[in-house]
Amino acid sequence: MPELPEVETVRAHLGERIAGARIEEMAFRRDDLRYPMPIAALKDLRGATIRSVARRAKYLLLQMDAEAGPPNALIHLGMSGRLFVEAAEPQDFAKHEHWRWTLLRHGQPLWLRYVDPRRFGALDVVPRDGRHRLLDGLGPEPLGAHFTAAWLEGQLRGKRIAVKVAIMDAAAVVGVGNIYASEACFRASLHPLRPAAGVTHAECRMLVAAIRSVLSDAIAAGGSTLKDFVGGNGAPGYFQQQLDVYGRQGEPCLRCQRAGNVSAVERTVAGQRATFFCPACQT
DNA sequence: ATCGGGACCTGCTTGC
DNA sequence: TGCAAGCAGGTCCCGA
Repeated sequence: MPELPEVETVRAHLGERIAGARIEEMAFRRDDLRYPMPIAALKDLRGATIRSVARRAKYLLLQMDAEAGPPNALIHLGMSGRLFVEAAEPQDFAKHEHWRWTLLRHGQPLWLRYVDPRRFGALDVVPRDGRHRLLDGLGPEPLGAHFTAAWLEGQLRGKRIAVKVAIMDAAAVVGVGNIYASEACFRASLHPLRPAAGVTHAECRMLVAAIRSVLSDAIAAGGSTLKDFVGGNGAPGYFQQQLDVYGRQGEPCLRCQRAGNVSAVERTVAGQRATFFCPACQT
């Protein structure tokens, strides 16, 4: 479900709703998601105040504010995770609701609920120094200043894998998921199956610009909907109708159409993932 | 070092 | 209508 624009949308909504809230209580329905959850360490966060909600790659970081310097909390939504903030006390646990926190903000109680059918998500604590095995080794943020054509070129060098697979490697750049990898290749007019090492510097410039634009457009639109995605405030996103190639196999290529040509989007597989492209204008 | 594949898990859609 | 197969937005880990 969530690609980086969705996670960023959740981060923003979550920040508005829970920044400044104190963690009062935590309830867990199980002790693991993708990884074991450190229940005792998490429960030690009770009494801490959530200063802000940050994001690194697709990890949400709940940054705590307390004199004792408690660890921060790390949340990953995996493929199907959703967070809900509610001002009315929820009753029964929903299906696949794995944990629930009770917060207190401005004297008002709030409930933060995590629902994740596939349980590919995560909840963990991160020490104050920020060191965490899931965060170490991550490449630059796609919208940050360190993600440049020169950097990307260095990352692609010597690699025989498809360029679309290469830009999904978090060591090269974080946050480019399966949907936006296809979309970025389309915007850069780059065939997704091109060997990474053969991508020129000029093409790297195009690709960096394409990754930045496709992600920032999606964030501006509030994140893709794709079936059941719901942002942190419960409002659906609506970027899905802006996808140029993802899920559009057999349909006209919009760029070729604008140029007065006729070509249909094709579907293939790269790195075991569905991949969409126009065979006419992506080379 | 790089790679391809398998793994984790449930739900929905598709096809027989 | 029922059932099995196939597919899904992520990412870690293994063996070659």
